[in-house]
Amino acid sequence: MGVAKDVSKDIKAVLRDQISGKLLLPLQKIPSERELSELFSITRISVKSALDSLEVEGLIYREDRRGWFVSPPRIKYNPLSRCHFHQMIRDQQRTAKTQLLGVKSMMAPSIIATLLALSELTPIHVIERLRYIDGRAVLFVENCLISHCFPDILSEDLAQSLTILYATKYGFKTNRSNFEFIPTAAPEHVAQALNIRTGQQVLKICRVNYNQHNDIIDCEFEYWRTDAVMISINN
Amino acid sequence: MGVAKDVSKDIKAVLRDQISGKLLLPLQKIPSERELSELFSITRISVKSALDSLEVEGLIYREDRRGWFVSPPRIKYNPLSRCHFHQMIRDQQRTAKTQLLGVKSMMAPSIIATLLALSELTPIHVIERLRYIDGRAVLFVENCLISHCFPDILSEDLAQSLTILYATKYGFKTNRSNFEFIPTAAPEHVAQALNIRTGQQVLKICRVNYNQHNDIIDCEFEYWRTDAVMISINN
DNA sequence: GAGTGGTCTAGACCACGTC
DNA sequence: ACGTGGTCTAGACCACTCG
Repeated sequence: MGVAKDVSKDIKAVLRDQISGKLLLPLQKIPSERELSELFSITRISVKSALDSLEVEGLIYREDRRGWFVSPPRIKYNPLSRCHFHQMIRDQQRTAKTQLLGVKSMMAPSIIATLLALSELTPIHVIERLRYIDGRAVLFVENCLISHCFPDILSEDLAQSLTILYATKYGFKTNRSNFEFIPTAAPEHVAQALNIRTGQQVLKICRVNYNQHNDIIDCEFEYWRTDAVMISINN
Repeated sequence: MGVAKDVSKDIKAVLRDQISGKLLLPLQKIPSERELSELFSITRISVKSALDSLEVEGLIYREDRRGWFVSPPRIKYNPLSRCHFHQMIRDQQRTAKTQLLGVKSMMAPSIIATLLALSELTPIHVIERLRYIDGRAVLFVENCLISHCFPDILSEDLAQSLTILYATKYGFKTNRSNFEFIPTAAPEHVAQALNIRTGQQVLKICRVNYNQHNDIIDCEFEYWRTDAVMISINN
């Protein structure tokens, strides 16, 4: 770290103070980069780098071309609890919403086929959904279901919990799951939905679900805004 | 995303190709930012932003003021397996090393006291270690032990597995643990050890360990280089 | 001492969101 | 139409690493 001047130390400290002192509230907009650069007499690039680093800390987040905002507290996500999304959010006194983005039916591409232990050319449904916490889009989810296990599922309301739908309509209970958590870059379709830049850091979670007969029934790719979540495991 | 020119698309694609095509090997140095800026006829700032974004993907990493390097494959880390670090790395055909950075004895600060369910002013030992995979420093670990549970531990070799030391010297087995995984910014002392910039993204793991009598025995803070690891859970 | 990345200035134009 | 962030140029000096 440059000990000498560090132009951005000032602005970082001020914003941190304002946020921890509740002068800037969660979801509230931060003054524009140009305003900040005038206020602190530094270039926009320096402002940007200061904001970037507060973003890494998880204190603020950006909406592509809309501005910078203060991050709400992280949601605690326990992947071993069988709790579904809306329940989990409600338990933490927050509000959840799920929006169906679209459904595609296709032959399983090789990555998916491997994950699901299928021979290739097996038909699958891909359900894309966007999830909100307190009105903010924080999670893009892609579910890949083996079509023949879920006849007629496309006529159902797919904005509800799939776990519950699996249980009520098909008698499948998710018995166990395999998870992988990888901090990586957002692919384009994900970035678009979450309103971030392609290539920005997200937390990717790949998950393969097994039913009570120990058959693989689906896999899921979750992409979380990094500042929105922490993984919490109690065992 | 800028559809128009996107000066950095070229360089990103080229580097990605060279890495996936094994022309650039893991741990190998990438040409300097100035060289790249000349090669691709773009400014150093543009080079930097392209490298930043490959870093987010986990393809490359930086050593502060030393340069950019190609990331080796991620280690799979299963926090539920009782496997210790060296074992885990060996199982994945990689080589591990642990270096003791220092030990401090102090009164538990309030954050630690809360985690360990202690009244304040309880003495603890803080053991700081740095862990290497294939010669690269990827993990900074801080263990906070309740002193009176571990008499005389400071006279032991603390570069070995603490889990094993707990078992052999004190008869403690780690029975269960609570984990939290948080992508966040590296604090200064961590950044220094890992040879990254203060404020750069790391994966922080907080862990509280219980022994066979269900007593809390220690807590641990791990800071991983983001590109070095993925969390993998099978249950 | 030469080379590296880290940081900074002082501008510019573009794509997109919002009104 | 205007304001936002996204990207870019063309330099500069500094702090640090390495041989």
